[in-house]
Amino acid sequence: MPRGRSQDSSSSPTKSKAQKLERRSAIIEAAIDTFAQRGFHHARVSDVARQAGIADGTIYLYFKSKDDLLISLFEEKMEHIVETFRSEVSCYKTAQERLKCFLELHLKMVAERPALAEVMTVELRQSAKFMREYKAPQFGAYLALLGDIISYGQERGEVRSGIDPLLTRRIIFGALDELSLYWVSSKRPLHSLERVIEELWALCSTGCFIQK
Amino acid sequence: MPRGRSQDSSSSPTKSKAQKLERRSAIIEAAIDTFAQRGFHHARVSDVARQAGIADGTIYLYFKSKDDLLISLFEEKMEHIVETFRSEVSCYKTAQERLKCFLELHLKMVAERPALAEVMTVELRQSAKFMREYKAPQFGAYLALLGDIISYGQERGEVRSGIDPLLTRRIIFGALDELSLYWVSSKRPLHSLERVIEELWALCSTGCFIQK
DNA sequence: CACTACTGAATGAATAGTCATTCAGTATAA
DNA sequence: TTATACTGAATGACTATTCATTCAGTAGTG
Repeated sequence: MPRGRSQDSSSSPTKSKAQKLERRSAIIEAAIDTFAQRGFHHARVSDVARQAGIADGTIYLYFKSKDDLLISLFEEKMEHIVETFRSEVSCYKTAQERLKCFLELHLKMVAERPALAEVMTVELRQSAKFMREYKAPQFGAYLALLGDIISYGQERGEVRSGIDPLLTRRIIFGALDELSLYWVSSKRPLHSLERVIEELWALCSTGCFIQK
Repeated sequence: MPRGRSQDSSSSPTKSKAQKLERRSAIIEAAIDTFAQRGFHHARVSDVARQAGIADGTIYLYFKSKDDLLISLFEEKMEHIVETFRSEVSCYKTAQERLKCFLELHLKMVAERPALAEVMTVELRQSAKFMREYKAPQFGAYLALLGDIISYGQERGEVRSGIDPLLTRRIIFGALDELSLYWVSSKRPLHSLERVIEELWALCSTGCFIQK
């Protein structure tokens, strides 16, 4: 009969669940850096392993394949992003504030975690076919969140009723995504983050053209 | 000293320049279909060859490498697109008409040549790092054309002067690109092409929100 | 405590499969 | 016959994945 185990709730004798999760995370973080630097296809599994400070084979104890690593990375990070954004956005009352909040969160995340942004925008977009097969439920949730803001605005009478939330959420996402790519790609951005947000916000709220 | 050659300005005795260009084109068209279907990385050179009805090695008589084929494909198609768009757009006087024309041309091209659109949006975006090294001058020309429409609108007093053409061209391109991806990806699109154009045009001209 | 048996996480050399690319040979035209 | 275009089997480089082995740490025993 085993004595009381230190502070570990699992029955695993050698490695706690927390330690395992930590290592799993370490691999994901290493993958983000490596994929961002060399691109998914050019990055070797052994590069990720070296970056994580572990052996090649160890990655396969945590992920089924290199593809599975990419997908897990995307889904898990995206899930976290969706949760955060949803709760932040809901602090505001008006749809205008909510949309502005969303744009800011997206672009600030890009500025703060450029490697993650690079993987999520470039490397994954690249594999759109690949993602299509795996459905990318969290990407769907992200789009849905954006669409909900628009529908909410329509309910409140803030947003023109003629607008189709399904199309408009794509338009806004596309704009955000391209701005992110632009921001991440340029070594020394010509525009401040605030300026970028301002510009996109201006387009969303009033369009380009001077009203007659 | 060669006898008077039929209609061929080159000195090639066996194959006319026109025939060579035709075969080169055939390879590019085959590559578009193949890359669109399987994705650039998963497409084998031998797939492209089979699709073109030629032997694997023949491709290397026309292109340095598989990468070179992708880049040539992109640059040549894009060059043609830029020329066409530039001349079409310049038929209109106002910036509003010009912008609307541009949006229509882009989305109609996507609808007419989905495989080409797929390769240009998905497969190339994927290789953003790859393209960054190769500069993609024709992509720059495409963006410039869009930016020129905006600047032109500012000169004419149609477009708000506070707008930055460099940012706004990215925003609009991102929206177009995402809508293209959406259109190309959905087997049976929920929205008509006209509806998509209408929606993007509405956002560009007046934004989402009801003016107070 | 001291000893043995056991566990399973981690390793990394070896395997296995995939393709881009080459090139020796064939066909064709002049 | 010579130059050119083409062919497609063979090559060779690359790398994801596997798996026999190691070993640090835990449990059981007296």
